[in-house]
Amino acid sequence: MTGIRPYKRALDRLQTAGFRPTRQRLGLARLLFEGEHRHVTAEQLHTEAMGTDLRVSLATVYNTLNQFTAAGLLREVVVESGKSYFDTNTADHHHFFLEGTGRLEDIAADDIVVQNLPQPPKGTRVARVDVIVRLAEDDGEAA
Amino acid sequence: MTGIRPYKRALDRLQTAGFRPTRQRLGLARLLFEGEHRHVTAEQLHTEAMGTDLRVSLATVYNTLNQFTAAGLLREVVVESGKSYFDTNTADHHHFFLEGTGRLEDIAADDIVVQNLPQPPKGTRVARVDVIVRLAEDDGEAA
DNA sequence: ATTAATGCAAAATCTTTGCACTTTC
DNA sequence: GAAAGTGCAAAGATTTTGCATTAAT
Repeated sequence: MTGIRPYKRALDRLQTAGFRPTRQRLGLARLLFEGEHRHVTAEQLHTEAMGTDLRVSLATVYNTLNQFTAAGLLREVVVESGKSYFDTNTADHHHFFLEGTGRLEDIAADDIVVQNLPQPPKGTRVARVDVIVRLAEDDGEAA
Repeated sequence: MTGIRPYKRALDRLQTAGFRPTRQRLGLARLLFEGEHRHVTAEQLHTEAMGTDLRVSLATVYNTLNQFTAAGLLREVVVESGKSYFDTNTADHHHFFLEGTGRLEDIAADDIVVQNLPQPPKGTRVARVDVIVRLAEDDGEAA
């Protein structure tokens, strides 16, 4: 037995972060946090919400994603110029990005070794290191 | 003596890539390729062009940057969701990104060691590995 | 002359914002 | 019933596109 139901988990997260657990926020939090880690765009999450009982506007989805990100519940991943992806995995890790499909996949931090990072310019400190392994469809290279 | 004037260099680049050396393209190519390597947005380059004798529309700047990128003369660097940066350095290398100012700085490929890259998912191949070292203003940590 | 490139303005995307209405505490 | 949150539509920001005009071969 887990002892904590998913619903309770999502609720806790919201309250710990100091958010009022409104219907919309709770619904989005459940979609985001109840299953495996995931990468979503606002549009995707909105569509998904519409598919369930949850009625929420796209603007609220954007606002909520931004609030969650600011609160450290989500992390934004920038891989395409015109699009924002939000990652439910806020631990230190990296990404595969499949160009074309726009699919993102996690790479655990220990799976990549980044060494010899040069000193950051004076007056700055390293906030984060993002490694993006861009993938292409591997169609036909066998002779 | 260099033997090749900057103008000629930009012209050669265009022609080698199969572009008609129009006034606009040549002007933009000179702004991009005559000095040191640089990182520009379309907006920046357009503003800069206006500052010189070169009259060119923003749409043409976008088109030109995209054409140059497709031809391998430029490389797009994605670091902020809503903005496209173009890098005149097409060699394998990485970036410092100073959040806040939006400033990009190159890190030579040999200056970072990326090891243990996991196998890419079946049916894909690694097109490129981007390392982005995100920097923050280091205001006051000394006691 | 033919063909490609440019400029403009309009459209397309993605995201944020203002404000009246609704919900939570 | 205060204060915060939501929805909608409008506004912003960035980038692309359609089409008549202009320039390059």
